[in-house]
Amino acid sequence: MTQISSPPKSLSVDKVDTSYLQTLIGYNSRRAALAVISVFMERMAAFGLRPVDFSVMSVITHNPGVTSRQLCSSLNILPPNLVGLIQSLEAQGLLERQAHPHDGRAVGLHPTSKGVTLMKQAEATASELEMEVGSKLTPTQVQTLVHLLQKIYL
Amino acid sequence: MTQISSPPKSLSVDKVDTSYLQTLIGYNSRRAALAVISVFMERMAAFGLRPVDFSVMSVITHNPGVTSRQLCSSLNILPPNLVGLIQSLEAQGLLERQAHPHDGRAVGLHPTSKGVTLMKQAEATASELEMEVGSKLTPTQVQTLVHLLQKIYL
DNA sequence: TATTGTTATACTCTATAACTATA
DNA sequence: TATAGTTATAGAGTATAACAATA
Repeated sequence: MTQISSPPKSLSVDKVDTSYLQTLIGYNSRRAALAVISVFMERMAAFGLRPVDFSVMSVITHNPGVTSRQLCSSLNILPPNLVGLIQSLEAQGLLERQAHPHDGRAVGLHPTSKGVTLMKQAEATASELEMEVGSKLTPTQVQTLVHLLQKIYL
Repeated sequence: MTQISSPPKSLSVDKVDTSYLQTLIGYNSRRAALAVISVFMERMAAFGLRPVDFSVMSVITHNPGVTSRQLCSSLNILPPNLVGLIQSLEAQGLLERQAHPHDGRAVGLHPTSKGVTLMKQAEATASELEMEVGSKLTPTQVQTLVHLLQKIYL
């Protein structure tokens, strides 16, 4: 370990100033995402779902027959990282893989009735959390926030 | 591998609908953060800084004498994960560790002149990027977005 | 030749337990 | 007893290269 120089040539910091970082959209959106998602994780643990599991199952439920490649594109997941995830959800009986109607390479992903039931509850829970988070804001502000965020990444 | 059932009982999906996920603040803020930060990473690579290095050096530069513990609290980093980071920045000659004026356990972190110079350029680059990202929004919208995000996580 | 799904693997990030030196 | 800094390590997340089957 490097030796600490001495004597001290400055005073201590009482309150840390992060005002510069707080001007950055990337910093603020990351901090907000982490704050919301940490609570989201706690709630979804009751369903055995991580955030990425929730996203994948949500897209499959709303888009029966969607392919792995389409999931990767829409959720920004790399194909190799989706494989184990799909296998796990299939093993849990939440989705089924079916032959794609007109592409022998692809596989259509379909929610099972168990998956549909679970996601109905999970999405209801997510929407509840959304209202809690949104309670820090007015309904209009929530709408504005979502709209502005989408202008950034879409 | 599980056998794929047949025959297919559904059509293929042409356009993936992610409208439900897009109602969630957590989902949108995460996607926005990833989009902005990926560009941020490219720009900061020129300075040899990852996002977390930038954040740490920025706080140290604006708060000379700040302790590791204070850094951890303000940036939501776990102490064990900060150790190697600080050592690396010190090895690069960007910061110095000095005895804390009135706490023998703590160490004050100070930017070197090299660190100050680097951060001046890095923050200028970050602010340039901020304007580019912000060009998708009006200046008022950027201000609104930042304000709303802070209401979520602060 | 290009694309889908897959395997193997490496790398980074994040988290937990436990230790020391000092308050 | 509590806190700052540290060590070791485990786990999760993310990334690239390469392959077989199909378009």
